[in-house]
Amino acid sequence: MPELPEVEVIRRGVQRWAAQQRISEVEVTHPRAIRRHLPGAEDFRARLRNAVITSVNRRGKYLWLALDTGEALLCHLGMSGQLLITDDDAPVGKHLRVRFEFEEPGHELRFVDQRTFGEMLVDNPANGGPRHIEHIAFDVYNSEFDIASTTARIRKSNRGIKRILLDQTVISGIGNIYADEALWRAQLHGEHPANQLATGQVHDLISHVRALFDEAITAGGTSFDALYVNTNGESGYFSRGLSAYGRAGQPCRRCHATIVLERFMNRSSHYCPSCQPKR
DNA sequence: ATACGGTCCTGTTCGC
DNA sequence: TGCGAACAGGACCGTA
Repeated sequence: MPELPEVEVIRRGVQRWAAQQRISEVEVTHPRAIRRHLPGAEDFRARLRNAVITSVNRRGKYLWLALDTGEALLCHLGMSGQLLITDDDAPVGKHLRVRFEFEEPGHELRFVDQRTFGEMLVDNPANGGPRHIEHIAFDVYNSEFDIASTTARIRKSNRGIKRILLDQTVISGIGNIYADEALWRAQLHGEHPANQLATGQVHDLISHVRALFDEAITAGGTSFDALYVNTNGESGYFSRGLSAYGRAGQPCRRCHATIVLERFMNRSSHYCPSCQPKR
């Protein structure tokens, strides 16, 4: 699933291949893909046709293509979304949701999404970001991100620390995979109440998040120059580097105890019961 | 205000 | 062999 590193790799790819392109045509092939663009598909198309993509930006897991019209095309990939740059005559797959043709012939941008949790909408960028994501917190790469205030906020809550890592209004970009990995590196159990963690422990945890992201972006970054910006996140640039996620039943790389899988928050949590004890 | 479980989706895997 | 159930989980929403 695309989390921050996968989205960042896609951002770089789209920036590389679509920036400065003028959109000549837009075709919405599945209405659910723009369900939160309330004025509908015709309005969506009208706002994008003839617009020039000026830059490609990201906060957390959200991408937006800034346009010379002053508006922005906001995109969230959900579980299975992909942004593809393809030859404009490449065969259309079953899960194509939106396609964007460019004035310059040769290539086009496609939004492909099997499970349709992803979505796009045209929004007005206010204060450097679309209004629809004003509630999304900064991620560790945003220049506005402040580790001290984020740590303080985290330590005010009595919720489990994993819940907070996944709360995009506290710190953005972290999904289930990197949450489990960061907790493993920090040797913390996901249900540990955040207000019972020391400042240093929360700092350490955020540092691990940042390091994980750095490593995953580096691993995925090798594909920037490929024509096809193709990532579903699941193929995992980083799957070889995982220490907890998906390793249930296998030995902990640190202490050799067996990694445990538990259902938590309606999803899977992987942890080492020996070096990430519940208490 | 915060907290949290339910809901949306469909291709793949699993179990009977 | 076939078919239904379970599973994957990010964001949002209603309720407490």
